[in-house]
Amino acid sequence: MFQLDLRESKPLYEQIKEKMKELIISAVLKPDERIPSVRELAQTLTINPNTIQKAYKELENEGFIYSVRAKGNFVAPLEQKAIRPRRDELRKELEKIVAELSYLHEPEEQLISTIQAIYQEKEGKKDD
Amino acid sequence: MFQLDLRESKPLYEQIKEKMKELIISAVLKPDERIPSVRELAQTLTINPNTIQKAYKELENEGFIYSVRAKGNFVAPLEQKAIRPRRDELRKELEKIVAELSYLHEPEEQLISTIQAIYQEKEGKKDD
DNA sequence: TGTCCGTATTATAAGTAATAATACAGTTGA
DNA sequence: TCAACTGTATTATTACTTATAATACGGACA
Repeated sequence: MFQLDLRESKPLYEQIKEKMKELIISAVLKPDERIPSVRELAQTLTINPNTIQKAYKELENEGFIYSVRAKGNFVAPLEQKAIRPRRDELRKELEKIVAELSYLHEPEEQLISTIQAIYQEKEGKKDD
Repeated sequence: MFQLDLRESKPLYEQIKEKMKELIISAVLKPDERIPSVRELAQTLTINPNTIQKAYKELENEGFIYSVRAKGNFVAPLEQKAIRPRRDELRKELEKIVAELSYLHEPEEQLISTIQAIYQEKEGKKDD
């Protein structure tokens, strides 16, 4: 499914969260699709189950997955997410990054075409 | 100069780094301008000098400031910065954020006009 | 020469991250 | 029915990070 970087300074559970988010956002994992169980993923990545549990719990709090007792964890459909606050958060982050990029003389056109490319790719995978 | 949020989970030295970066990026602090000394800022913010020192040291490593023994810390001119790797880093972050925003159905036009606004504001303060 | 600067070191306390070992309860299929 | 799988919870331990504290050294400069 993905690999972790043990040399990375970022906590393992954060890395797991990130990778899982990427798979959900990029629609590799579809809504209501089952993701690996806590124990299963722990074994695959050869890390402790509690670390997976922590990552999954936070992903659930953030609305990316939901868990069903004795069945597993599943990708949350978009409607279930608390979209508003997360979007506000992301906009702020975006503004910071763009401010720094402009400070570093990154051309404005470059950023715009990056955005257009990402949105265009999205067009190809409309299943949500 | 700025204030810290002690309730915030983010480490104090990270908060200091962020705020200082913002001031540099927004050109409130100009190249070669002196910033508060380690002890002075520590007193202002009523935190430990070592915490400021850590923040300043990292800012120096990232090329935002330079320090001169017995004189103080100063805003680094852009030329001194290792621009390339930092820009690559920022582009990657930007892509992640835009991907998530598009997943959350943020309109593409919204993002583009945000970028345009930031670059336009930059035009007003051309002193670098 | 006293005062302010950056820098360095060592110690301590509190919080976080990761592992480990268990335990409980619900689901499911053989 | 029950074994095997799920999520969930708890407690303990270790290592690392964060923040504070108390000093100390050496350069700059009025």
